[in-house]
Amino acid sequence: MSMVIDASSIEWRSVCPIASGLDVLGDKWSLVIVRDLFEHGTRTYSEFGESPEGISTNILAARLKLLSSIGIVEHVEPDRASRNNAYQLTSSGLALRPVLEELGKWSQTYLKEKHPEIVNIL
Amino acid sequence: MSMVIDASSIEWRSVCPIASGLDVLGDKWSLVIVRDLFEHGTRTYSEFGESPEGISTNILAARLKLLSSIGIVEHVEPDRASRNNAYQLTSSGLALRPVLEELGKWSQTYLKEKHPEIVNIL
DNA sequence: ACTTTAACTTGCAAATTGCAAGTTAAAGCG
DNA sequence: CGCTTTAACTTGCAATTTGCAAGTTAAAGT
Repeated sequence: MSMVIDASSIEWRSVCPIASGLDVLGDKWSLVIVRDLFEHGTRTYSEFGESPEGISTNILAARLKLLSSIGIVEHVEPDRASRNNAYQLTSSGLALRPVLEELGKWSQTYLKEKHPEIVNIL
Repeated sequence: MSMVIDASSIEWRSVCPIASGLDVLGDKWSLVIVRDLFEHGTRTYSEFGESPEGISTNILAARLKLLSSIGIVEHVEPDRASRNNAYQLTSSGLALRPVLEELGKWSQTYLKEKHPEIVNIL
């Protein structure tokens, strides 16, 4: 029933920065959302659903709330007309680029054997 | 009942290296285990429980099986005497260092406000 | 032989995930 | 203006996964 949807409900497991990063981003979807925003700049709610991983809408809503509350993404006002209220990365979110790059590089090198279809990007 | 404990049961969500990395490591515990191995070199099963995050033994066993099956950690034989059969990182696990470093740096910079007790390491 | 203990396993309640379907309000259209 | 469409969420609920606590097993110590 309860679910972590904002910064104040995060239970920090320790003072370790790695564990703390995982307290926020340690799940299968948060960094996929961040990746989509790196790839497209901005994305509306329903555009996130177009990515091949197929995030479900309830998970998407919950993650966007958490990521917003932490200050990794922000909701940009539809600059008049169109209800397409998009999301984009904040400076904090943009600073995750090296994390994604290193994770991507590692996967390309060490996961190719288990998952040959994996492609190279970024 | 079923749980992902080996490489063959991973469902790869896409061909994206970031999503694929998260298919393996996208949870709150796997990289904490990897961090412990970076910090200590080798670790026995029960030593993992000494870390401040307090992983429970069933999760630890499941993650060690998955990480072993993917080839990120390996079980080192107790070199005669003592049942202390330790775990250590393989070359694939050692290659995760940049990922941990970048995640740690990001957390130290961008999480300190939400979680002031966070410390600097590595 | 008896006790200790590291390394797991098992049971089960609680929390999270994943579909599918429902709701709401603004935008487009005749 | 009234009707239809649709983006953005929310809700319900079954299926998994997580998190304690306790139990098991076999080798090491005494």
